[in-house]
Amino acid sequence: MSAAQVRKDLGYLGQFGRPGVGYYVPDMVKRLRKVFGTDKVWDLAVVGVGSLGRALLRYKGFLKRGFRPVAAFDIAKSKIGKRFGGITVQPMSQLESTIKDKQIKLAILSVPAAVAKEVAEKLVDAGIKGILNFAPVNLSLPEQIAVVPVDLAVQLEQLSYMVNAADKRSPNR
Amino acid sequence: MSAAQVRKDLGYLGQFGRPGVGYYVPDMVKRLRKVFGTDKVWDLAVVGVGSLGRALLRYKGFLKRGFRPVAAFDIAKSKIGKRFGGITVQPMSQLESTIKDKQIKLAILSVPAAVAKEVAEKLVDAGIKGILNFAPVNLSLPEQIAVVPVDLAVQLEQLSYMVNAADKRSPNR
DNA sequence: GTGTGTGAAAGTCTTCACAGCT
DNA sequence: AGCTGTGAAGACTTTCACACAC
Repeated sequence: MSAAQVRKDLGYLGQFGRPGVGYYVPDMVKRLRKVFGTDKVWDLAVVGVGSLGRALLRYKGFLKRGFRPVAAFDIAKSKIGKRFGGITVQPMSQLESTIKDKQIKLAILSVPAAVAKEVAEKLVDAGIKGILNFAPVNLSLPEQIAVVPVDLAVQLEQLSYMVNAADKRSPNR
Repeated sequence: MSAAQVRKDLGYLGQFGRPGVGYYVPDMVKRLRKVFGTDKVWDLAVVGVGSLGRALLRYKGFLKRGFRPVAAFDIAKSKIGKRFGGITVQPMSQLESTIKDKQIKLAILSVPAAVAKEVAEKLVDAGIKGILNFAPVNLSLPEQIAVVPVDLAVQLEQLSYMVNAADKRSPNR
């Protein structure tokens, strides 16, 4: 990134520095946090406690960035009541009431693709505003619901394309 | 995406359809697979068998997209020899020989941030060409090594920004 | 001197519109 | 009629260059 690029981008969000002086970083971080919405901690619901869901529940890095899993749901009786990363897995029947009670706005959807759409709709009914979608399907929810898809196969494809292209430029193996 | 957009993008990669007729999909898929480098199956090494590494080893969706974990490495003695998703965890000391023997080109790096750089350098020495990096650090490797970073906190920030922005437009809770 | 904010220029990407093919 | 490939126009982004502040 060029310096000019950074200045321009910041310019879209407001004025963050003082000409001739520079940026007062602590203040700037605070203001940018507000823009990103991470000036407050966001509570997360994790739906689907397969190995990926468990990994996310255990991941300690979220809190540092302003995100905190506070509830987990799964359909499997064998998982209900178990704790992962300090969160007790609840049955799907409690999804709506828990999300409403705790006023959870963001959910991580880590269920099998076959049931992702149906579960996503339940989340919307429960009042969820944004979904981080790990299932390889298009959810097509109401427009005001934010959905960010995460497809690791796509990232791997990007990698394989890059390696392929590099190899074509200089095939030195 | 508009139809024009798709035509333009395809145009950069070659000619895929016949004017007046359309696209012959099976052929097109084959040719695009070749462009992406997914006409062959890519073997993957998973380095760091924490909960995320285990989730990736178990994930069945990769094979459908042309990726196959074939080796796993970890530093913890308690994990070495255990099997996850059909792959036996090997000690780090075998990393170089296994990668060379099996001619593995792509690696998934799911180790703690503190050791990510050091492990990444070992991977490069072993002959890895591309790294899918889950550690929240900049690896700064030789230019010809492809690195794709995956930072879930970034995706969550995107989500929180979108929810925040939607909320500002119409604060109907 | 150092450093930000910002118009203007350059560059890139997307959309439009249509020629040419079946 | 229906569809792709592609130059031209339009929209958007990045880079440049400099006024202005300390």
